[in-house]
Amino acid sequence: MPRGTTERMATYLRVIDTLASHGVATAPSTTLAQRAGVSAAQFRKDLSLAGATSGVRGSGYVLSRLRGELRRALGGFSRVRFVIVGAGNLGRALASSSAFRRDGLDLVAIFDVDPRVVGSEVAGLRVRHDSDLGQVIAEQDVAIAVIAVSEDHAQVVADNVVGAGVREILNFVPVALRVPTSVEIRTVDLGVELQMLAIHARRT
Amino acid sequence: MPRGTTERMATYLRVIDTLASHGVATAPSTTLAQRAGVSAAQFRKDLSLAGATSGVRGSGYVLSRLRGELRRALGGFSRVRFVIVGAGNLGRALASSSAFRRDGLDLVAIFDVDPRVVGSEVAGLRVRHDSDLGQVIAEQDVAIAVIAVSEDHAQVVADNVVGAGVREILNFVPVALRVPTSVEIRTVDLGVELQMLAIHARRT
DNA sequence: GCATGTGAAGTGGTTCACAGCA
DNA sequence: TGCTGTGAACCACTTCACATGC
Repeated sequence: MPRGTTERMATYLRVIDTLASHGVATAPSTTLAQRAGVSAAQFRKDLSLAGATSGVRGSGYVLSRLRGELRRALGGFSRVRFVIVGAGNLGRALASSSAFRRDGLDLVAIFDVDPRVVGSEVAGLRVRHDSDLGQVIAEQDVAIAVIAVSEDHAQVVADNVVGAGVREILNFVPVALRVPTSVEIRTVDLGVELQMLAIHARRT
Repeated sequence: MPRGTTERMATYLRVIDTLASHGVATAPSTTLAQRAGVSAAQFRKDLSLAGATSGVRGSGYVLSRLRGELRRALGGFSRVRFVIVGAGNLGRALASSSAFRRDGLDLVAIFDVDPRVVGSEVAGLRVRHDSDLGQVIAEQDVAIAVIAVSEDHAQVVADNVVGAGVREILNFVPVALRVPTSVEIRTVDLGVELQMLAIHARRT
Protein backbone atom coordinates (compact mmCIF):
# COMPACT_ATOMS: atom_id res chain seq x y z
CA MET A 1 0.00 0.00 0.00
CA PRO A 2 1.52 3.36 -1.04
CA ARG A 3 2.54 5.64 1.77
CA GLY A 4 0.27 8.44 0.56
CA THR A 5 -2.72 6.14 0.65
CA THR A 6 -2.04 5.24 4.27
CA GLU A 7 -1.67 8.89 5.22
CA ARG A 8 -5.01 9.78 3.71
CA MET A 9 -6.81 7.00 5.57
CA ALA A 10 -6.98 9.03 8.75
CA THR A 11 -8.66 11.85 6.87
CA TYR A 12 -11.14 9.49 5.28
CA LEU A 13 -12.05 8.07 8.67
CA ARG A 14 -12.61 11.56 10.03
CA VAL A 15 -14.86 12.47 7.10
CA ILE A 16 -16.86 9.28 7.53
CA ASP A 17 -17.32 9.88 11.25
CA THR A 18 -18.41 13.47 10.71
CA LEU A 19 -21.02 12.49 8.15
CA ALA A 20 -22.20 9.54 10.23
CA SER A 21 -22.65 11.77 13.26
CA HIS A 22 -24.92 13.94 11.10
CA GLY A 23 -27.12 10.97 10.44
CA VAL A 24 -25.79 10.16 6.97
CA ALA A 25 -25.72 6.42 6.37
CA THR A 26 -24.54 6.23 2.80
CA ALA A 27 -22.53 8.46 0.45
CA PRO A 28 -20.90 8.32 -3.01
CA SER A 29 -17.17 8.72 -3.62
CA THR A 30 -17.67 12.24 -4.97
CA THR A 31 -19.05 13.48 -1.66
CA LEU A 32 -16.50 11.71 0.50
CA ALA A 33 -13.60 12.75 -1.70
CA GLN A 34 -14.65 16.38 -1.76
CA ARG A 35 -14.84 16.52 2.02
CA ALA A 36 -11.42 14.93 2.29
CA GLY A 37 -9.94 17.33 -0.23
CA VAL A 38 -8.94 14.77 -2.85
CA SER A 39 -10.26 13.77 -6.25
CA ALA A 40 -12.96 11.11 -6.49
CA ALA A 41 -10.63 9.00 -8.62
CA GLN A 42 -7.94 9.11 -6.00
CA PHE A 43 -10.39 8.24 -3.27
CA ARG A 44 -11.63 5.18 -5.08
CA LYS A 45 -8.10 4.14 -6.03
CA ASP A 46 -7.02 4.43 -2.41
CA LEU A 47 -9.88 2.21 -1.35
CA SER A 48 -8.98 -0.24 -4.05
CA LEU A 49 -5.33 -0.34 -2.94
CA ALA A 50 -6.44 -0.80 0.65
CA GLY A 51 -8.58 -3.73 -0.34
CA ALA A 52 -11.78 -1.96 0.60
CA THR A 53 -14.38 -2.91 -1.98
CA SER A 54 -17.71 -2.58 -0.29
CA GLY A 55 -19.07 0.16 -2.53
CA VAL A 56 -22.43 -0.32 -4.15
CA ARG A 57 -22.52 0.62 -7.84
CA GLY A 58 -25.12 3.20 -8.50
CA SER A 59 -25.47 4.46 -4.93
CA GLY A 60 -22.14 4.66 -3.11
CA TYR A 61 -20.76 3.38 0.18
CA VAL A 62 -22.45 2.28 3.38
CA LEU A 63 -20.44 4.35 5.85
CA SER A 64 -20.50 1.92 8.76
CA ARG A 65 -19.22 -0.86 6.55
CA LEU A 66 -16.61 1.31 4.86
CA ARG A 67 -15.34 2.44 8.22
CA GLY A 68 -14.69 -1.13 9.29
CA GLU A 69 -12.80 -1.88 6.10
CA LEU A 70 -10.54 1.15 6.48
CA ARG A 71 -9.81 0.31 10.09
CA ARG A 72 -8.82 -3.17 9.07
CA ALA A 73 -6.55 -1.79 6.36
CA LEU A 74 -4.81 0.28 9.02
CA GLY A 75 -3.69 -2.85 10.79
CA GLY A 76 -6.78 -3.97 12.61
CA PHE A 77 -8.15 -2.91 15.94
CA SER A 78 -5.38 -3.98 18.28
CA ARG A 79 -4.26 -1.29 20.66
CA VAL A 80 -0.84 0.37 20.53
CA ARG A 81 0.54 2.08 23.63
CA PHE A 82 2.80 5.12 23.44
CA VAL A 83 4.45 7.64 25.75
CA ILE A 84 5.43 11.28 25.35
CA VAL A 85 8.79 12.39 26.67
CA GLY A 86 8.92 16.12 27.32
CA ALA A 87 6.03 17.98 28.98
CA GLY A 88 6.91 21.42 27.68
CA ASN A 89 4.53 23.36 25.46
CA LEU A 90 4.89 20.90 22.61
CA GLY A 91 4.56 17.79 24.72
CA ARG A 92 1.44 19.15 26.39
CA ALA A 93 0.01 20.25 23.06
CA LEU A 94 0.51 16.80 21.58
CA ALA A 95 -0.92 15.05 24.63
CA SER A 96 -4.05 17.18 24.46
CA SER A 97 -4.40 17.18 20.69
CA SER A 98 -7.26 15.31 19.11
CA ALA A 99 -4.72 14.39 16.44
CA PHE A 100 -3.09 12.08 18.96
CA ARG A 101 -6.35 10.61 20.14
CA ARG A 102 -6.73 8.13 17.36
CA ASP A 103 -8.56 4.86 17.45
CA GLY A 104 -6.36 2.13 18.80
CA LEU A 105 -3.73 4.47 20.22
CA ASP A 106 -3.29 4.76 23.98
CA LEU A 107 -1.19 7.44 25.62
CA VAL A 108 -0.04 5.77 28.84
CA ALA A 109 2.39 8.31 30.30
CA ILE A 110 4.11 11.68 29.96
CA PHE A 111 7.62 12.33 31.24
CA ASP A 112 9.78 15.31 32.08
CA VAL A 113 12.90 16.04 34.07
CA ASP A 114 11.87 19.49 35.37
CA PRO A 115 10.80 19.09 39.03
CA ARG A 116 8.37 21.99 38.59
CA VAL A 117 6.55 20.04 35.90
CA VAL A 118 6.76 16.53 37.32
CA GLY A 119 3.57 15.76 39.21
CA SER A 120 1.40 18.24 37.36
CA GLU A 121 -1.51 16.98 35.31
CA VAL A 122 -1.59 16.94 31.52
CA ALA A 123 -4.43 15.44 29.49
CA GLY A 124 -5.60 13.53 32.51
CA LEU A 125 -2.19 12.05 33.28
CA ARG A 126 0.23 12.93 36.01
CA VAL A 127 3.63 13.88 34.58
CA ARG A 128 6.30 11.42 35.70
CA HIS A 129 10.04 11.83 35.99
CA ASP A 130 12.27 10.51 33.20
CA SER A 131 13.82 8.10 35.68
CA ASP A 132 10.60 6.06 35.52
CA LEU A 133 10.87 5.66 31.74
CA GLY A 134 12.39 2.19 31.70
CA GLN A 135 9.93 0.78 34.19
CA VAL A 136 6.82 2.16 32.51
CA ILE A 137 7.90 1.11 29.03
CA ALA A 138 8.66 -2.43 30.15
CA GLU A 139 5.63 -2.93 32.38
CA GLN A 140 3.07 -1.43 30.02
CA ASP A 141 4.55 -2.88 26.85
CA VAL A 142 4.96 0.55 25.24
CA ALA A 143 5.63 0.37 21.49
CA ILE A 144 6.19 4.03 20.58
CA ALA A 145 7.98 6.94 22.23
CA VAL A 146 7.27 10.51 21.14
CA ILE A 147 10.24 12.78 21.80
CA ALA A 148 9.47 16.44 22.45
CA VAL A 149 12.38 17.61 24.56
CA SER A 150 15.14 20.19 24.08
CA GLU A 151 17.68 19.66 21.33
CA ASP A 152 20.56 18.79 23.62
CA HIS A 153 18.53 16.25 25.56
CA ALA A 154 17.01 14.35 22.65
CA GLN A 155 19.80 11.83 22.03
CA VAL A 156 19.92 10.81 25.68
CA VAL A 157 16.18 10.24 25.71
CA ALA A 158 16.41 8.24 22.48
CA ASP A 159 19.09 6.01 23.99
CA ASN A 160 17.01 5.49 27.11
CA VAL A 161 13.76 4.54 25.41
CA VAL A 162 15.55 2.23 22.98
CA GLY A 163 17.34 0.60 25.89
CA ALA A 164 13.98 0.10 27.56
CA GLY A 165 12.62 -1.75 24.56
CA VAL A 166 10.81 0.83 22.44
CA ARG A 167 10.90 -0.07 18.73
CA GLU A 168 9.39 3.07 17.21
CA ILE A 169 10.29 6.72 17.80
CA LEU A 170 8.46 9.84 16.70
CA ASN A 171 10.94 12.70 16.94
CA PHE A 172 9.82 16.33 17.01
CA VAL A 173 13.31 17.64 17.70
CA PRO A 174 15.19 19.09 14.70
CA VAL A 175 18.20 16.85 15.27
CA ALA A 176 19.28 13.66 13.53
CA LEU A 177 19.06 10.99 16.23
CA ARG A 178 21.19 7.89 16.03
CA VAL A 179 19.39 4.66 16.83
CA PRO A 180 19.92 0.98 15.96
CA THR A 181 18.63 0.04 12.52
CA SER A 182 16.03 -2.18 14.15
CA VAL A 183 14.31 0.94 15.52
CA GLU A 184 11.92 2.78 13.23
CA ILE A 185 12.33 6.52 13.63
CA ARG A 186 10.42 9.40 12.05
CA THR A 187 11.38 13.00 12.44
CA VAL A 188 8.76 15.71 12.08
CA ASP A 189 9.97 19.19 11.27
CA LEU A 190 7.22 21.57 12.33
CA GLY A 191 8.81 24.37 10.34
CA VAL A 192 8.86 22.72 6.93
CA GLU A 193 5.36 23.73 5.89
CA LEU A 194 5.89 27.27 7.14
CA GLN A 195 8.99 27.47 5.02
CA MET A 196 7.11 26.21 1.97
CA LEU A 197 4.56 28.95 2.44
CA ALA A 198 7.27 31.56 2.91
CA ILE A 199 8.84 30.57 -0.39
CA HIS A 200 5.47 30.83 -2.05
CA ALA A 201 4.89 34.21 -0.45
CA ARG A 202 8.22 35.58 -1.66
CA ARG A 203 7.30 34.67 -5.21
CA THR A 204 4.08 36.67 -5.11
CA MET B 1 11.75 22.80 -8.36
CA PRO B 2 10.19 19.62 -6.91
CA ARG B 3 8.48 19.91 -3.58
CA GLY B 4 10.73 17.31 -2.00
CA THR B 5 13.81 19.22 -3.03
CA THR B 6 12.56 22.36 -1.34
CA GLU B 7 11.74 20.45 1.82
CA ARG B 8 15.21 19.01 2.03
CA MET B 9 16.85 22.42 1.65
CA ALA B 10 16.30 23.30 5.30
CA THR B 11 18.08 20.12 6.33
CA TYR B 12 20.97 20.83 4.00
CA LEU B 13 21.36 24.30 5.45
CA ARG B 14 21.41 22.89 8.96
CA VAL B 15 24.08 20.34 8.03
CA ILE B 16 26.20 23.01 6.40
CA ASP B 17 25.95 25.28 9.43
CA THR B 18 26.84 22.47 11.82
CA LEU B 19 29.93 21.54 9.83
CA ALA B 20 30.95 25.15 9.36
CA SER B 21 30.69 25.78 13.08
CA HIS B 22 33.13 22.92 13.55
CA GLY B 23 35.65 24.67 11.37
CA VAL B 24 35.01 22.68 8.21
CA ALA B 25 35.33 24.84 5.11
CA THR B 26 34.82 22.36 2.35
CA ALA B 27 33.12 18.97 1.97
CA PRO B 28 32.15 16.49 -0.76
CA SER B 29 28.57 15.48 -1.54
CA THR B 30 29.03 12.09 0.13
CA THR B 31 29.71 13.69 3.51
CA LEU B 32 26.95 16.27 3.26
CA ALA B 33 24.43 13.75 2.00
CA GLN B 34 25.18 11.24 4.73
CA ARG B 35 24.68 13.86 7.43
CA ALA B 36 21.41 14.92 5.86
CA GLY B 37 20.22 11.34 5.61
CA VAL B 38 19.89 11.18 1.82
CA SER B 39 21.88 9.56 -0.97
CA ALA B 40 24.76 11.43 -2.55
CA ALA B 41 23.03 11.23 -5.90
CA GLN B 42 19.91 12.83 -4.52
CA PHE B 43 21.88 15.55 -2.83
CA ARG B 44 23.66 16.51 -6.04
CA LYS B 45 20.45 16.28 -8.03
CA ASP B 46 18.71 18.57 -5.58
CA LEU B 47 21.50 21.10 -5.92
CA SER B 48 21.28 20.82 -9.65
CA LEU B 49 17.50 21.39 -9.62
CA ALA B 50 17.96 24.34 -7.31
CA GLY B 51 20.47 25.87 -9.70
CA ALA B 52 23.31 25.54 -7.23
CA THR B 53 26.39 24.57 -9.20
CA SER B 54 29.34 25.81 -7.24
CA GLY B 55 30.87 22.41 -6.55
CA VAL B 56 34.49 21.83 -7.40
CA ARG B 57 35.15 18.60 -9.24
CA GLY B 58 37.65 16.50 -7.40
CA SER B 59 37.28 18.17 -4.01
CA GLY B 60 33.68 19.08 -3.19
CA TYR B 61 31.80 22.20 -2.12
CA VAL B 62 32.96 25.38 -0.43
CA LEU B 63 30.39 25.52 2.36
CA SER B 64 30.09 29.30 2.63
CA ARG B 65 29.43 29.58 -1.08
CA LEU B 66 27.02 26.65 -1.14
CA ARG B 67 25.06 28.16 1.72
CA GLY B 68 24.50 31.37 -0.21
CA GLU B 69 23.30 29.48 -3.24
CA LEU B 70 20.79 27.44 -1.25
CA ARG B 71 19.45 30.54 0.46
CA ARG B 72 18.94 32.17 -2.91
CA ALA B 73 17.12 29.09 -4.17
CA LEU B 74 14.73 29.37 -1.24
CA GLY B 75 13.54 32.71 -2.55
CA GLY B 76 16.34 35.03 -1.59
CA PHE B 77 16.84 36.86 1.63
CA SER B 78 13.73 39.02 1.77
CA ARG B 79 11.85 38.84 5.02
CA VAL B 80 8.39 37.32 5.40
CA ARG B 81 6.20 38.27 8.35
CA PHE B 82 3.74 35.86 9.97
CA VAL B 83 1.41 35.70 12.95
CA ILE B 84 0.19 32.85 15.12
CA VAL B 85 -3.48 32.74 16.07
CA GLY B 86 -4.09 30.69 19.21
CA ALA B 87 -1.82 30.89 22.25
CA GLY B 88 -2.72 27.52 23.74
CA ASN B 89 -0.14 24.82 24.21
CA LEU B 90 0.36 24.37 20.50
CA GLY B 91 0.53 28.06 19.65
CA ARG B 92 3.08 28.64 22.39
CA ALA B 93 5.08 25.60 21.36
CA LEU B 94 5.25 26.81 17.76
CA ALA B 95 6.15 30.36 18.79
CA SER B 96 9.03 29.08 20.90
CA SER B 97 10.20 26.39 18.51
CA SER B 98 13.50 26.75 16.72
CA ALA B 99 11.70 25.17 13.79
CA PHE B 100 9.79 28.44 13.38
CA ARG B 101 12.85 30.59 13.75
CA ARG B 102 14.04 30.25 10.22
CA ASP B 103 16.14 32.68 8.27
CA GLY B 104 13.96 35.35 6.75
CA LEU B 105 10.87 34.57 8.83
CA ASP B 106 9.61 37.07 11.38
CA LEU B 107 6.93 36.25 13.92
CA VAL B 108 5.29 39.61 14.56
CA ALA B 109 2.37 38.74 16.84
CA ILE B 110 0.44 36.06 18.71
CA PHE B 111 -3.31 36.23 19.25
CA ASP B 112 -5.86 34.60 21.49
CA VAL B 113 -9.40 35.26 22.67
CA ASP B 114 -9.03 33.99 26.23
CA PRO B 115 -8.73 37.01 28.57
CA ARG B 116 -6.57 34.93 30.90
CA VAL B 117 -4.02 34.49 28.13
CA VAL B 118 -4.19 37.88 26.45
CA GLY B 119 -1.43 40.07 27.83
CA SER B 120 0.86 37.22 28.88
CA GLU B 121 4.24 36.89 27.26
CA VAL B 122 5.15 34.15 24.76
CA ALA B 123 8.48 33.95 22.98
CA GLY B 124 9.17 37.58 23.80
CA LEU B 125 5.84 38.81 22.47
CA ARG B 126 2.79 39.97 24.38
CA VAL B 127 -0.30 37.98 23.41
CA ARG B 128 -2.91 40.21 21.77
CA HIS B 129 -6.64 39.79 21.46
CA ASP B 130 -8.08 38.45 18.20
CA SER B 131 -9.89 41.75 17.74
CA ASP B 132 -6.52 43.32 16.83
CA LEU B 133 -5.95 40.80 14.03
CA GLY B 134 -7.06 42.99 11.15
CA GLN B 135 -5.08 45.99 12.26
CA VAL B 136 -1.81 44.12 12.84
CA ILE B 137 -2.03 42.19 9.57
CA ALA B 138 -2.67 45.34 7.56
CA GLU B 139 -0.14 47.57 9.30
CA GLN B 140 2.70 45.08 9.41
CA ASP B 141 2.08 43.60 5.99
CA VAL B 142 1.69 40.08 7.34
CA ALA B 143 1.88 37.39 4.64
CA ILE B 144 1.16 34.21 6.59
CA ALA B 145 -1.22 33.28 9.39
CA VAL B 146 -0.64 30.13 11.43
CA ILE B 147 -3.88 28.81 12.88
CA ALA B 148 -3.62 26.84 16.14
CA VAL B 149 -7.02 27.34 17.75
CA SER B 150 -9.83 25.00 18.72
CA GLU B 151 -11.68 23.11 16.02
CA ASP B 152 -14.88 25.08 16.26
CA HIS B 153 -13.09 28.41 16.10
CA ALA B 154 -10.80 27.72 13.14
CA GLN B 155 -13.14 28.71 10.31
CA VAL B 156 -13.94 32.07 11.90
CA VAL B 157 -10.26 32.81 12.30
CA ALA B 158 -9.59 31.80 8.71
CA ASP B 159 -12.30 34.15 7.48
CA ASN B 160 -10.90 36.98 9.57
CA VAL B 161 -7.29 36.68 8.47
CA VAL B 162 -8.27 36.29 4.84
CA GLY B 163 -10.48 39.35 5.13
CA ALA B 164 -7.54 41.24 6.58
CA GLY B 165 -5.38 40.44 3.57
CA VAL B 166 -3.42 37.31 4.46
CA ARG B 167 -2.63 35.18 1.38
CA GLU B 168 -1.16 32.10 3.01
CA ILE B 169 -2.49 29.98 5.86
CA LEU B 170 -0.77 27.23 7.80
CA ASN B 171 -3.50 25.23 9.51
CA PHE B 172 -2.77 22.94 12.46
CA VAL B 173 -6.45 22.24 13.13
CA PRO B 174 -7.77 18.89 11.87
CA VAL B 175 -10.60 20.52 9.94
CA ALA B 176 -10.96 21.32 6.26
CA LEU B 177 -11.10 25.14 6.08
CA ARG B 178 -12.84 26.90 3.25
CA VAL B 179 -10.93 29.82 1.78
CA PRO B 180 -10.91 31.63 -1.58
CA THR B 181 -8.82 29.89 -4.23
CA SER B 182 -6.43 32.83 -4.21
CA VAL B 183 -5.36 31.87 -0.70
CA GLU B 184 -2.72 29.17 -0.33
CA ILE B 185 -3.55 26.88 2.56
CA ARG B 186 -1.66 23.96 4.03
CA THR B 187 -3.01 21.72 6.74
CA VAL B 188 -0.64 19.87 9.03
CA ASP B 189 -1.96 16.80 10.81
CA LEU B 190 0.26 16.21 13.81
CA GLY B 191 -1.12 12.71 14.21
CA VAL B 192 -0.28 11.33 10.78
CA GLU B 193 3.25 10.24 11.57
CA LEU B 194 2.16 8.70 14.85
CA GLN B 195 -0.42 6.72 12.99
CA MET B 196 2.15 5.54 10.46
CA LEU B 197 4.30 4.25 13.31
CA ALA B 198 1.32 2.57 14.93
CA ILE B 199 0.59 0.70 11.72
CA HIS B 200 4.21 -0.38 11.55
CA ALA B 201 4.09 -1.46 15.20
CA ARG B 202 0.98 -3.57 14.69
CA ARG B 203 2.71 -5.45 11.89
CA THR B 204 5.61 -6.44 14.09
C1' DG C 1 -28.82 5.23 -15.31
C1' DC C 2 -25.40 5.81 -12.08
C1' DA C 3 -21.34 5.13 -9.42
C1' DT C 4 -17.81 1.68 -8.41
C1' DG C 5 -13.38 -0.67 -9.24
C1' DT C 6 -9.39 -1.01 -11.96
C1' DG C 7 -6.33 -1.68 -16.03
C1' DA C 8 -3.80 1.64 -18.76
C1' DA C 9 -1.79 6.01 -19.59
C1' DG C 10 0.40 9.89 -17.70
C1' DT C 11 3.15 12.47 -14.43
C1' DG C 12 6.74 13.58 -11.30
C1' DG C 13 10.56 12.32 -8.61
C1' DT C 14 14.54 9.31 -7.57
C1' DT C 15 18.40 6.50 -8.87
C1' DC C 16 21.85 5.29 -12.09
C1' DA C 17 25.87 5.83 -14.54
C1' DC C 18 29.00 8.38 -16.90
C1' DA C 19 30.87 12.46 -19.43
C1' DG C 20 33.50 16.34 -18.11
C1' DC C 21 36.53 18.99 -15.53
C1' DA C 22 39.78 20.33 -11.52
C1' DT D 1 42.42 10.33 -10.24
C1' DG D 2 38.30 12.11 -7.70
C1' DC D 3 34.05 14.22 -7.57
C1' DT D 4 30.61 17.06 -9.76
C1' DG D 5 26.59 17.80 -12.75
C1' DT D 6 23.09 15.75 -15.48
C1' DG D 7 20.72 13.05 -19.27
C1' DA D 8 18.47 8.75 -19.27
C1' DA D 9 16.37 4.81 -17.13
C1' DC D 10 13.59 3.61 -13.64
C1' DC D 11 10.02 3.59 -10.29
C1' DA D 12 5.83 5.06 -7.68
C1' DC D 13 1.94 7.46 -7.46
C1' DT D 14 -1.95 9.89 -9.71
C1' DT D 15 -5.28 10.59 -13.21
C1' DC D 16 -8.02 8.89 -16.86
C1' DA D 17 -11.56 6.39 -18.85
C1' DC D 18 -14.46 2.68 -19.22
C1' DA D 19 -16.16 -2.07 -18.39
C1' DT D 20 -18.90 -3.84 -14.78
C1' DG D 21 -22.79 -4.48 -11.95
C1' DC D 22 -26.48 -2.77 -8.91
